[in-house]
Amino acid sequence: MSPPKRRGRPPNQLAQARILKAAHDILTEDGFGRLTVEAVAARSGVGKPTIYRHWANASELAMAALMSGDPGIFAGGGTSLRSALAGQMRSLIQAFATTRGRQIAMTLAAADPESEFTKAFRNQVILSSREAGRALLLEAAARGEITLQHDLEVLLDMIYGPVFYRLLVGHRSLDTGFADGIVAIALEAVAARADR
Amino acid sequence: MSPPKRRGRPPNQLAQARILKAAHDILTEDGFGRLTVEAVAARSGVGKPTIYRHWANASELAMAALMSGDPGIFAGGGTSLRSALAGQMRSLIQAFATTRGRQIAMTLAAADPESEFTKAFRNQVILSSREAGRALLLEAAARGEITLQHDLEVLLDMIYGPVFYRLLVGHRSLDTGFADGIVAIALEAVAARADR
Amino acid sequence: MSPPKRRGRPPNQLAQARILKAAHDILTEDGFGRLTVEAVAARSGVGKPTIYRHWANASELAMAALMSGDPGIFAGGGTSLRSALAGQMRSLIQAFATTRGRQIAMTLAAADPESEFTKAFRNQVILSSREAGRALLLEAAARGEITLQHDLEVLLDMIYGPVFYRLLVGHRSLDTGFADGIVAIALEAVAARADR
Amino acid sequence: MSPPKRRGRPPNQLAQARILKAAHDILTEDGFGRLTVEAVAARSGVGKPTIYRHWANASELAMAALMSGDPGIFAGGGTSLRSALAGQMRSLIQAFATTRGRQIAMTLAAADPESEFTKAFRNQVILSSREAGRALLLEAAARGEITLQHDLEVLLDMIYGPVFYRLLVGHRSLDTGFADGIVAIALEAVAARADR
DNA sequence: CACTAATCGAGACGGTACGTCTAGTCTTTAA
DNA sequence: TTAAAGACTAGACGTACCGTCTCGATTAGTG
Repeated sequence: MSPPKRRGRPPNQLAQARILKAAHDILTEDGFGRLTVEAVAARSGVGKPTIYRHWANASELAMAALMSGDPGIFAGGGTSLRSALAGQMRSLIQAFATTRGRQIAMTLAAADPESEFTKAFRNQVILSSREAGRALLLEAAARGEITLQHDLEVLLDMIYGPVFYRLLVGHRSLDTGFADGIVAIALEAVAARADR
Repeated sequence: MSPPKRRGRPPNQLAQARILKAAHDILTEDGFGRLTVEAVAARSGVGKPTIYRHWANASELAMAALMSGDPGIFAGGGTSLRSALAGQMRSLIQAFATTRGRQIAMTLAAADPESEFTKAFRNQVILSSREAGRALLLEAAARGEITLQHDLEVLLDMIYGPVFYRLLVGHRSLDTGFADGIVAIALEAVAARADR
Repeated sequence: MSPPKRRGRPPNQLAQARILKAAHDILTEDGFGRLTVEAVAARSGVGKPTIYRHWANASELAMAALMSGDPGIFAGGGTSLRSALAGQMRSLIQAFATTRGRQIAMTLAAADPESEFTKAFRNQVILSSREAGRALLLEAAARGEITLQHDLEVLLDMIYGPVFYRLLVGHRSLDTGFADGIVAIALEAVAARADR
Repeated sequence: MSPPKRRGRPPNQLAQARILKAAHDILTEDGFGRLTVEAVAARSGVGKPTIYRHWANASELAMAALMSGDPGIFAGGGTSLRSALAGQMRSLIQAFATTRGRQIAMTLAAADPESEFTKAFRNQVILSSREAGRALLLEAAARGEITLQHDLEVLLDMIYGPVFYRLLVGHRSLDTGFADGIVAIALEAVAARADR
């Protein structure tokens, strides 16, 4: 395909990078509440309309900033389902047991749940781990290691939901023992007899 | 002890009721984003300082409004653990599968997590169901119906966390089947052989 | 006990004295702009309704405070009209060439010009010197020292008006030379030949 | 001179005009006490920050409104000093013997006396007449009509001070006779023998 | 090479809401 | 009985951002 070759001055890629950098810095230094379009414009040296040309509001900008430095799906390397799942859960919890974890929750709560941008954010930041877990379970079932006798969607929510529950509610800490505890209970539900 | 008998004019209980009423109405009609102190003052016919005398900001006011009409702990009537827990989960999900549920999640995410007010809100609105579930499980264990072989805190988070997970992330709906699915999987973890 | 702790109904005078003391202190320490009923109530330990029972607003309170510590009419001792008038003008200017002078001007400008309280304030604080000057001039005319060939009211305004003019406008300073200059010019208008 | 050519969106001249118009209308209709930034914003259809971008507070806004419709210096046409000065004084008194006169006094009293804005207001609204009078006197002295034997600054204050004195204190009315009386007495001080 | 279209920075605009302060009124309790 | 303490309705204060809009400057293509 031929590039469209638009007439005017092309968008400045550097400007977007500076915007995301500034947004990210503000998030880590001052928190979600200080992430205003005004502050990002001032810090990045970019005009406000330039920001609004790419993101509709501060929430989308926050999501973009949180996505920009995101390693993505956490692959849990391991031979058995237990070790793979436990590895993934530990990575996940380690990644979220920081200020960034709570910022993600706040951003998600503040965002318009119907927006396309929000959906992309959910899929990449929140649900990617859940999808990776689904893959692990399906592979284990395929090689006969487990039997999926219950609703898989519910099971996935019971594995990954508690992480965000503790993040949002804050009644108990996110730590390695929590990761292992979830895996242990979850495996009960897939009749992983051989693993007991 | 004699009542404290404070010196000046006592707080007007009616004013507080009107404030909470107005806040509740705005929440249900316009949503969390429209719940501003200004709007509540205008709607309730109360001065802004009167609101600030009782609540530090709009978040606390939202929490107070959400708590004010709250039925509290959801008792799950039933003879067996399964029926009791399933009853409670159905009630819980029914109560949260509305606009109010998402508002609770948004409010919690926006609130200062260290504030005393936030902690009270968490205990009354979020964790009361979890505590009720803990009671159900401990009673069932006491009468020998189940064996608590795993970490009870983790198990409770796996039962109640998924509700808020779906509420916050919105990837799947909150319905009766979800309630039953959670109970079914949770009971696997307490070795409820007799119930199978 | 050093503070005389009265039993029963406290004396009315004490409360008023405390109010005026507090108002005066606020005027000298923080200026006219900070003299609010709220601040006086807080500082004097008196309830706001008690203040409103005696003064209609902060302006009246300011006037009362400014009158309370007022030495009143400035008598200009001296044998001749020139020396008597010059003595009075020097005293007047010395009394007003302070922060208090400007506060009096501000208070007068802010007050309701029709109020009875304002009229009393004008008579006691502003016009008393003018009346003293009138007496000096009439006495000098009676003993043949001068001839009042022009409108006495206008002449009096030309003697005392400039003081408040400089006070309000602030374009030049209030000093001894100013007092003497006014007297010198004023005496031209009364044909004080013998004094030239 | 090259115009500076500033970068951003230029200030909306129309908005400033509307602000001053609204401020002026409020001053004449409701008085100085009702001239709040809030009311001006509501009446002019302009945002509050736009007002604060140009004026620091309601006092400055009042001064700007009073200056905006100001005819400026009152030239007293006439062949002799007496007729010229009497003409100017009559114009001056006519201009100030209205509600606007008292508003000017109140505004000046309420304003920060050190502010640059206040100084400009004083020079344009209060002292311009005094400067015009100084010019008249110096011209008359130059053509030998009078002899300036006393301090000119004091004399000017004795001519223009009484106007503001009566305005502020309100003990007597501002009228034509007052203007003439001031001129008559003032001319005594400049040895205007030929004019007697 | 001039023209032209698009984007950039800057920043003022009309607004909304903030949280604070003060006004003046009203209601209890204490002296 | 009166004054204190203090909560009330009311509303202006000055600030922070919002999201929109107009500018002049900059930067490519296109003609």
